[in-house]
Amino acid sequence: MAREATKKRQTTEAHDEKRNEILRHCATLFDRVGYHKASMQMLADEVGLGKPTLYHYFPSKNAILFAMHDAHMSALLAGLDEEGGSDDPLGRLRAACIDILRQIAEHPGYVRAFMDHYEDLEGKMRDHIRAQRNAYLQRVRGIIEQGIANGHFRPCDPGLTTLGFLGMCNWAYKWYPPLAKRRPPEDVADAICQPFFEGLSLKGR
Amino acid sequence: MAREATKKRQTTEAHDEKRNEILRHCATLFDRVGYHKASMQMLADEVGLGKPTLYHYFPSKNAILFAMHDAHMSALLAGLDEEGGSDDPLGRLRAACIDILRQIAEHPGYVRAFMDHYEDLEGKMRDHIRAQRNAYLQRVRGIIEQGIANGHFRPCDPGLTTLGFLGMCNWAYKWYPPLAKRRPPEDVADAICQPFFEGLSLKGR
DNA sequence: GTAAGTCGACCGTCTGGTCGGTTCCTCCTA
DNA sequence: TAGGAGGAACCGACCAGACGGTCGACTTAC
Repeated sequence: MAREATKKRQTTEAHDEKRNEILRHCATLFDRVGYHKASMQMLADEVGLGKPTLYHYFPSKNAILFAMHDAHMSALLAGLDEEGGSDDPLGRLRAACIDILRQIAEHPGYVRAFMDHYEDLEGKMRDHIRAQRNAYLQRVRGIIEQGIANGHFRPCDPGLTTLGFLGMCNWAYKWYPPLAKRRPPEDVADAICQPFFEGLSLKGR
Repeated sequence: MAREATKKRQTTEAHDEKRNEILRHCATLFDRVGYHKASMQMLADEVGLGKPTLYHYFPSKNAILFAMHDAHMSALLAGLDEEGGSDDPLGRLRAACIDILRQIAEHPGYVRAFMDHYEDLEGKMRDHIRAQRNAYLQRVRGIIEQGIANGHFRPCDPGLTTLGFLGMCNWAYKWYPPLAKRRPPEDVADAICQPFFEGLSLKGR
């Protein structure tokens, strides 16, 4: 019984690992030619599998897209958790920005799919991602609200400020990848956020 | 001879006007269902024309996409020209942000096509837009550099700061359209840029 | 033995784009 | 001013090709 469960889990794990490997390959192709121009045949060739085998791991092209969205959002949400306890809102914002930048540097394909093809997600997959997106947005907004309440931040419209901040970070997917070898996420995060943080902060004034 | 030229121009103008009208319709469809999911037949139906007639005005689907890109970039570049003489860099940045936001409010379809489908542009069209993009980027960067040189702005990395600023503004295409009826561009621009400008500025410290 | 992994060949659909032809408008000429 | 030349606007019907996805069968590996 126990052995059976173990074995079952092992095979499932192997399966999941293979799925991730496939995902990585697909991401590079998406990144190279774009989601819509990448056909299932091209994807299969890229991974080194037959097309039906690819369908054995993912039920549809859209499911591949979804898996990338999910991986990206889960990583960001997990990053937020790590500093959950801190009461330094500026530090948490900085950490969030670094997380996004690192995600862009390490998985440019996932991120590009995430940014440009959310609308291509179908049905429940889209609902699921929307929920994650909203949760993320609300948590970042919470950090800013907390900062204002704390007296760390100057009063401002928390909703729009959140959107502005995330725009600044997310937009980096358009220009950061070719730079990523030379400049680490921390470095870039500090540079692009400097004026923003400076203006947001009430300390040292 | 003169009459001929006039007439020629008139028909060409009518032609251009029709093209713009078509573009507007296409933009609403792109905005509703996305560029790739909008077929030429759907586009033609939306405009109220037969498919071959649509091809009479635009040689390809890609050319429609290009026309939108071009319209958007030309509008932004023209906006930059308007305040070209000013030596108030903060005001010019604010104006640029307002321009972007207004463009999003008035032509959400163009902007979405521009943001998400630059990579779908083919050959020379892409080259043309890339050149416009770069010109725009350099000019915004120029404003920031001027501000630093002037002593209006605190020293910072002008390249990355430009990217951060434009990210903040451009990202608004993802959230601003449904808000645009309630909140005018000026209003929103001030709200999202407030911390950034505050931190960038050296005055009043 | 059986279940996961693998795939060559196949299919229905849909899409961008074309063809051949008609209608309509404008201007030129007699 | 009648008539006609010519080009712009317009479209129903069509096509070649590509694409997402499926079928049925073979091969491992436990």
